[in-house]
Amino acid sequence: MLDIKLIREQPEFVRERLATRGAGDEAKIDEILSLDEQRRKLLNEVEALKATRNRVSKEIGALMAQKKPDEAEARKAETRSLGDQIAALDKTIAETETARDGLMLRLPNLPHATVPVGKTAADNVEVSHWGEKPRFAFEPKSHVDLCESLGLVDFARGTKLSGSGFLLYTGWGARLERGLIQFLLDLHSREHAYTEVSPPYVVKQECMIGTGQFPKAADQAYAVQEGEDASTLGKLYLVPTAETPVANIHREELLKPEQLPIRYCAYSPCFRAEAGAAGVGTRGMIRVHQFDKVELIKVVTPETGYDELEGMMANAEKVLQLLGLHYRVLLLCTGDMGFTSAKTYDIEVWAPGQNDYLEVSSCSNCEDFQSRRMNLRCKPESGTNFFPHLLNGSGTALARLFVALIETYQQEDGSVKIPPALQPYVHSDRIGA
RNA sequence: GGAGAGAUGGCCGAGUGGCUUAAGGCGCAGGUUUGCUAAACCUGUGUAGGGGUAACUCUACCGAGGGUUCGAAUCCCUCUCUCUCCGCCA
Repeated sequence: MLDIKLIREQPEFVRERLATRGAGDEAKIDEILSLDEQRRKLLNEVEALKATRNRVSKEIGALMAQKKPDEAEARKAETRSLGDQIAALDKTIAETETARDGLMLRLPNLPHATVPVGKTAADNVEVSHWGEKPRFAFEPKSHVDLCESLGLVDFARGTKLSGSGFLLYTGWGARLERGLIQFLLDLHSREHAYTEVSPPYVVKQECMIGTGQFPKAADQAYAVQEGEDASTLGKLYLVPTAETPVANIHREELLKPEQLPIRYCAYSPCFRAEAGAAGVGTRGMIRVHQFDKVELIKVVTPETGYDELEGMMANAEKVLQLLGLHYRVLLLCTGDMGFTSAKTYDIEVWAPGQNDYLEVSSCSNCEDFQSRRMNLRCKPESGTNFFPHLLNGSGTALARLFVALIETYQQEDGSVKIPPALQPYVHSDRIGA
């Protein structure tokens, strides 16, 4: 959520920054300002009435203490109607505030000044790359064929169990998936100094609001219902990413500066309804309703936010370097960035069987956008409280990493080599043949 | 699921309708005293939102939401969460 004071004091700046996203959000600013002004006007009125009521009530108390009940009764009669006026105004103010905040919650974050202005993914800027596309003496197969021939994923039975977009990993495939999760958690917790946490996989609605999935993208979430009790629907949601539970860990807390920076890493499955994406590249493992991911989260001071983002990128890139996978790094343009982010880098890994790059990581600084939504604050040694910066990054998403890995390391005989860094986790240097 | 006890500032903790402008303590900041440290003493110290160039001032907040009242931390109703015990359960 943006700071209402910023919108109030620099509406032109906010409009200009929102416009760079190309989604038309800047059109809502006038309505927000109008509601905000109305709210403040009413607030002035009701507070004056309340001040009067407080003063008179105190006088009545004094009269009672002086044993002057007649005078007290007279004052009571005078102020009897005040309560109704106050109640009516309070109600209008609450409605105005709800309307204002409803609009505010749907406004995306302002892009950082260093983010390139653009409309689509085509306008993203490649800032670096690592390694090279592997060369094959044969025609590389798709991961779908490799999974079937090696028995790594049973696509048909996954669909039988849960519908399309759900995967049943089997045999070496299941072991490889588990090994990758453990490899990633070990790397980030032991080498990169993130505190490992294991969060719940369902969260309350307010957590979804806190990290920005709700209210705007509510149709992308899976809602949970307890048994047949429909009244429980809408309270808990399957996590779309570990970012949601982990970034909310300190929601509504007042942190001490010496607690920062906080760095967490966490594994979770990620559940995404992918509404509106049916039939788009759904074959195989590239776009599914449930996938595994190891997520990185940081809570830091605003001064260090962007240095921490670069550090997080280095941590995520290290994954692909250790696995020997070619990748490129993109700085997302204003039009392609997520709702909550002020600046985002994507890491795309090369998948030879797809002849394309696949997004396996997205690292963002959301600045104070999320901490405002969850009322996460920090109390400095002196001065007023501030909202810390919240960063999140995939370290990394698994299904696509799995794809890139087996497509990159496939051999002519149909087997798949396991890179050395992963061998202790898979307990083998090769799958198949 | 059943029974009982609770929820008060950064923390602990008093407070059963109006001298509460939330006592007192801890912590924190400044000051006095002092060879240094410590201690003692004094002063200050919540959050959010309005108004004001400013000093300052007003309003709200005692788990959440309603209600009674001129006035609610305090009385009434509903809900949430925590703790203890019992039952069920991986």
